[in-house]
Amino acid sequence: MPELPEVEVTRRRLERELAGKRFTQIVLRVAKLRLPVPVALAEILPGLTLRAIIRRGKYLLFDCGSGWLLIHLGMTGYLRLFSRPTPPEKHDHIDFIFDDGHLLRFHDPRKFGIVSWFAGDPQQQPLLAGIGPEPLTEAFNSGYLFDAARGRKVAIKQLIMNSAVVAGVGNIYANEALFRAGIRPDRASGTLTVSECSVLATVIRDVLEESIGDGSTCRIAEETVTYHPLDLKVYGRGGEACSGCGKQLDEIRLGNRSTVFCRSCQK
DNA sequence: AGAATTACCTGAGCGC
DNA sequence: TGCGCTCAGGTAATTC
Repeated sequence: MPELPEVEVTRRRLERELAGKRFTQIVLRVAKLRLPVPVALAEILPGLTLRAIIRRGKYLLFDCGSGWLLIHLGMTGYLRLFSRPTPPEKHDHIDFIFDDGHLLRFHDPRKFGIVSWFAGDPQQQPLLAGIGPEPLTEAFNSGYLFDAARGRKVAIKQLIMNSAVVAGVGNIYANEALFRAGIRPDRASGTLTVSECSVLATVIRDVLEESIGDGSTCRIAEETVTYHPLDLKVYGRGGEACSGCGKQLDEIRLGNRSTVFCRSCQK
């Protein structure tokens, strides 16, 4: 599943390959995603030049000058880039074709993704307006996290997965960050000390940055394959031995999400 | 307001 | 072999 690091790697790669190129044709095979894909895309985009791509949480925003192409990969979505026409396969829902022949293809078996269009200020968009600070910026720091947690009874893992609190922290990285911080995921947010919030804000940034890395690959170009650059210590390892103390890792459900932690190492 | 729950969707894995 | 079941989970919408 694409988490923030994969979305960021995708953004960098696509911007490097496609910035300055002009859309020539849109092929919309399946428009029924989590939100309906605007059919008008096929008339709006051709002729427009892609200026840049920015990321907000896990949303990709393609700056097309007169408006923005918004893409979210959901659970199972990915973008692939081809240098020449390539026959579509199952779940290849949308093609964006550029003036140099490049083909950007949106693929999403589970259809949890979003492909949309809007004009105007991204901050005013309903999907984006309520998103909290970016975890890789200074705005997300110990003081901010402590204030957001103060008085809240919700589990700290659910708090950091709340996009209104901090953008783009998904289940995998929430599990990993809490393990690294030594904090139990089911702790009531309001019980965290300033010092714990400081550690947590730092390790959230660390796990995301490590995963973005230098050479992380992603499923974008024809020959590359998705993988998870971060060495996961707890996610998907319920019942296995803790890498820190050797005791068995616990697995619980928190907000209907798989949650793995070490009772001994996390307090 | 905050917290909890539901909906969206398909492939993988499993028991029988 | 294949049927039916459960699970995976980001996020918006809905309910409590």
